[in-house]
Amino acid sequence: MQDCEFCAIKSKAVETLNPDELDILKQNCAEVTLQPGESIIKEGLLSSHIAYLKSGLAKICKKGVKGVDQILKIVKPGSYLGMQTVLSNKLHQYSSSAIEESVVCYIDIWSFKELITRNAQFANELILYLCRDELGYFNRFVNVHQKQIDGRLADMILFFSDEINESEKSFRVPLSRNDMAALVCATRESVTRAIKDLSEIGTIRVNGKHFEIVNYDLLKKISEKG
Amino acid sequence: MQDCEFCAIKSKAVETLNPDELDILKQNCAEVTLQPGESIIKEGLLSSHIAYLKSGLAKICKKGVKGVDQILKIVKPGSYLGMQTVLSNKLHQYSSSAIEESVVCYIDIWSFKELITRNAQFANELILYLCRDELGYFNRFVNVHQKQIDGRLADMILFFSDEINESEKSFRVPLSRNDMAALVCATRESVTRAIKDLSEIGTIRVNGKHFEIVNYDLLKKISEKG
DNA sequence: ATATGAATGTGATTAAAGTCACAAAAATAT
DNA sequence: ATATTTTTGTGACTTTAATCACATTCATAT
Repeated sequence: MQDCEFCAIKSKAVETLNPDELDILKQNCAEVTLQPGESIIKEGLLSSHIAYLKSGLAKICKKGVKGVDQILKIVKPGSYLGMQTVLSNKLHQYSSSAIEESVVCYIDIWSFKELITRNAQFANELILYLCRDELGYFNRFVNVHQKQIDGRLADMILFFSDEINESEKSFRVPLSRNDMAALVCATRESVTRAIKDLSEIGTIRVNGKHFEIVNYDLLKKISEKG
Repeated sequence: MQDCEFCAIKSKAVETLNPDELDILKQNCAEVTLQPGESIIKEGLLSSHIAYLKSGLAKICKKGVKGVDQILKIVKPGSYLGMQTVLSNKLHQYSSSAIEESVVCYIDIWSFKELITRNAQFANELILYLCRDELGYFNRFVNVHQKQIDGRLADMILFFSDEINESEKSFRVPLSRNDMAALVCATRESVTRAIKDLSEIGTIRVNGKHFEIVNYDLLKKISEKG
């Protein structure tokens, strides 16, 4: 059992809870530590819990018609996993798994629903969360379609630098080339070639999973013009 | 001023409102009739209202890097427009316009927020709405990337038949070829050719904007296998 | 250290869809 | 009814990225 009141990365929603409500959360919340590759939620299975990523990094995947998994998003601490599914659907509509050692809190779906109906501020924060999340997907949707591979890969690299590594210019991308491909909607081979492209024109330096941004402005330009 | 209490297509959220709350809604809600092509909300402008589509049909568009508009979704009556933006962002992140004569209710954003914080059931229904909406985009996201044009066009045709025209086999798609292209993420020319393909193998019969599904099963198969 | 299997890089080839240019048809205005 | 503009269809060609086949590197287990 967790002490959600003093959670290091309390969500805005949880901050609205009063002591009684916090108690409901505490009683129905289980913290788990996951290794890279371990599954958080599984597409197609009955959903019973919402997951909250406390630390680490995870991916959200969805099966496509060809059976190939597509990565919808890389999620960082402070994100809810399985919320959309649990609340409006019986079965998980996407999978999620850790891509780095992660700590996840599983919250019982009924307790979660209880908190929503009890506390309008809590609900309100979830609404804001969902809205922002959806707008993010809108952006991703148009970007992925209008940019070609180099631009999409530039996006990925900028994302890992700006969003995941506090704008560090040198960082590790904890994804295989296959996963990178699933993330930028391409094939493994195309990703390899795009990495080579970006390296050759001097925007990045790459060694395995280790990326270094050499020319940020150029990378940004490639990302923007597609 | 509208009588939202007796709205012909009251949303589930509005159904949770008590008389006082309904009154807030009534007082802050304006009904407008729009002609095809008329704008409902505009990307980049300050958002002050949420729109609720009471009748007709609208499209949701978003500008991409190439300046080309992409159609995120075709929305039918009972949908909220601009909700994600208004609640979490100052500026509209997407545009919406009528593609058929439509009736839209504009609800003042502050009244809307007031209802959310007053009535947890109202908030709860909005959460469910947002979740379903987002899951729809997840589907769209993977489909659009894994299917090729014929499959995506089949999807579009099935959508207009099943979702918009109560499974009628013969119907009008109120979109130009250009809009169809923006919807299925392709070019006008490719759409023309895909329509020709599907016609030649006998799945559909097309005359201008008028579509007829001749072989539903085959069309479904093309949609499924991509 | 060696063997095994997975992940990655690379070149050749193919396929899908975009681009361009123009003709035909349809819609709209005069 | 005619002119003008917009939309749509079509063929030739190009571009992008996928596919395939294989080599290489890397990680892990024995």
